[in-house]
Amino acid sequence: MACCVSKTQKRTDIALACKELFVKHHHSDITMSQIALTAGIGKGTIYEYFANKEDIVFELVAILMAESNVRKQEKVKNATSTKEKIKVFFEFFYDEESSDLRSIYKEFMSISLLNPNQKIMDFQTNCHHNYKQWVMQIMQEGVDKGEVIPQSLHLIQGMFTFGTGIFITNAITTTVIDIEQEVNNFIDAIFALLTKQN
Amino acid sequence: MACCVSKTQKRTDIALACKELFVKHHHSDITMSQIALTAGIGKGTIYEYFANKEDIVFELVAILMAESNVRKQEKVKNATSTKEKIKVFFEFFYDEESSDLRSIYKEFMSISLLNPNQKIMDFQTNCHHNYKQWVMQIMQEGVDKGEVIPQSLHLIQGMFTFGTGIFITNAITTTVIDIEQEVNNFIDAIFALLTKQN
Amino acid sequence: MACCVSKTQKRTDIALACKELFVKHHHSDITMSQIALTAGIGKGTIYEYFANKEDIVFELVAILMAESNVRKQEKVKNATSTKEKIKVFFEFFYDEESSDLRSIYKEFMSISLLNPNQKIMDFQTNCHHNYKQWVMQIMQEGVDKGEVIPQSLHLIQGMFTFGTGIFITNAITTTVIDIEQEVNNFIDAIFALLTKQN
Amino acid sequence: MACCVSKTQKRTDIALACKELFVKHHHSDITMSQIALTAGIGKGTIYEYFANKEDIVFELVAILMAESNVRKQEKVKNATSTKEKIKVFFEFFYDEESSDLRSIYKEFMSISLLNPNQKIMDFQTNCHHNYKQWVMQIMQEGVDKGEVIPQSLHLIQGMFTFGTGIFITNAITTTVIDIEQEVNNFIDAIFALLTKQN
DNA sequence: GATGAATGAGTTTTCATTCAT
DNA sequence: CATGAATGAAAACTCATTCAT
Repeated sequence: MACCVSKTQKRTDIALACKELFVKHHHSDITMSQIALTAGIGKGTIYEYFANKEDIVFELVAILMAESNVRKQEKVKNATSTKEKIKVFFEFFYDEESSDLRSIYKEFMSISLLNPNQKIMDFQTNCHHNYKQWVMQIMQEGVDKGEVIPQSLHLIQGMFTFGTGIFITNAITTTVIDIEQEVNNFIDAIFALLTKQN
Repeated sequence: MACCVSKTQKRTDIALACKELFVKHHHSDITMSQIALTAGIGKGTIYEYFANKEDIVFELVAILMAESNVRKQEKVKNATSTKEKIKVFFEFFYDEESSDLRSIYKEFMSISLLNPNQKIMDFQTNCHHNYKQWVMQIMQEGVDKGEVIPQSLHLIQGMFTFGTGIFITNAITTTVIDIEQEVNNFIDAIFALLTKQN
Repeated sequence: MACCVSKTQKRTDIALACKELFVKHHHSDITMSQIALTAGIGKGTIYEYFANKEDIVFELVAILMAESNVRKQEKVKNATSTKEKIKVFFEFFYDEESSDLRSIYKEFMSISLLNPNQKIMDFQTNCHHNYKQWVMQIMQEGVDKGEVIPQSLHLIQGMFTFGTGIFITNAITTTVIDIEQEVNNFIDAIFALLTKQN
Repeated sequence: MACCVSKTQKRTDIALACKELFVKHHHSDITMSQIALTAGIGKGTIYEYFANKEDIVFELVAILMAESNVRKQEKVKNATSTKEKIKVFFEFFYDEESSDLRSIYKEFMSISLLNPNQKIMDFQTNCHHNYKQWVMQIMQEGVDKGEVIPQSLHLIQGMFTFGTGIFITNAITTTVIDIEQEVNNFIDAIFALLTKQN
């Protein structure tokens, strides 16, 4: 609140300034000089806000994910059925809006596999956990409303695992997958089982 | 020293000599010098058989996968029920025997994400395809024997996707997953649905 | 250490620091490490100012040639007759003062033949052109003063070609040539023809 | 005369087999492997006949020059006037027939400048000497026949120097020179002076 | 004599990171 | 706080040459 912007804000600003760069290129092909140039700051300044290059990708994923979550939250609120709500959730894997996030998350996955450190693994763990909680809550509401059967809750982990699988398969395979189709089929199939028949 | 072994054999020999190295360390932390030393050959010799470091990981994955497949084939043959056969298949994700392959496949995934080139993507695509065909055949036999319902065939892709997901999640997350448990639950659940009830 | 000197100045400084090195050794026998050591800078710093080793030779030739030209200009001004002026010009091929430039220009020739690129060829072309223009002007003044006949102007290209020839022949031949003698004879012979007889 | 071909013959064969290679590429861009492949022999065999890569260029120049000399000799014999004979001599610098030799001689010059060793310098010295002797003899005959004045003999060295100069200038400069024109003008000019006027 | 697999010294070059200003 | 010039560690990769067969 002093003269200008907070350290956190600047971190965000720098990261966002490089978004395009990381969307378009592999992080291993991007140099700190390019980043400095793109962000319009000195090379040394980057290190005031980030520990290293990977840290920028990290921040970028965090920012875009938070943004995405806000949008998701809104959509979930507007969705009527539990199935619709869940579907909103899996849109990440194919919708245009999440395209940048997907690209950068792919880089983040690469970094995570390449040199998994505590900070990164904790973040990933946390992410998974939060999303799971969120979907859990949605499901619980569905159960409460009698829309889906209670056993649904046990399937949530599996659904995420499935999502991760399809994401990776798509990234490293030439197989052309219509992810939207695939995901929707999957969810429809699941819900066919989860919905109380009477 | 050598005169009679084929180029292919030597490639295999070198790759296998470095297996431990790649199991224990990330490929980015391994230098060509280390590899040469470990394999007991000159640095230049490596380049007679491999295009680059990544190519060694590639070969290693191919070799270990082939070995693994031989074992799998045997086990599948000995398994009695279709479910047992399928389970053999998913043992990759947790059994001690596949531990090295898992480690190296993780490196391979990292390489695949980091710098996906045609050769790698084709290999991955091929792998997926072959395994799918294999499981498909097993399922078909189960269908023919009346053990499982015909719809089972549609679930195979999903099962692989699930496998990939659990593999990656385990790699980049601190969440302690009892993969064996998880996988078996999943398969049991699936087969509960797939088995003809009467 | 440095903050105020321009990029151009630093480039000059580094190049000059390595002058002795390039005078005494063939460029192919000089490593970037030696250069860094000699110039008292880090290996990486070299690449901030030069594209590669050849680029340093290039710069060195340019610097020494410019220096040499300044001296030439002075001498030409002080020379009385057109013949004297022209002789000043050809001193490059033998005088002690130009010894270093000759050595380095020899390296530059070697580089030019080894891997002729546009930048180098353009520089060489430019050099030739400028010197020609210069001598042309001197001759013109001689013509204007009635010292030499107008046809003299047509011989200039030939004189340069001759100079280049003698330079190279001397470089790659064991024949001991008294270049000073040879050049002076040549010029005397030429001027005997060019001078108006009456 | 034993089983097959002599060592000298094989040396010639290998060198000629690579002619195209050295005409089309700079010697620094050609590997011993390529040479072995092109010549259809083993890499080790090359070293039975040549000390190193440069030695092959050396041999090639020697062979092509000898071939060229045979053709020259014939042409000189058929030429009527001394001027015609001399011109035959300078055809090297521009005629299509000598194109390959020119390319390879350029490489040889590059090698000569890059790392002048005794063998190479001796060869160059010898070449120059022989050609000079040859032209000397032609001139002497012209003098004897009263075709040219005796002073002509003093100009021969200069003519060669001029030739070398034009060759190099053409190699390292972008200036488009019509060498044939240039050379013929030069010789015509010289002979205008050398021919007895009466 | 012919071979070509094996070699490893040696060099260029990159780029994340530091730190004096 | 910001900078960007300076750094130098580090690594990949090449290729002429050797030598056992």
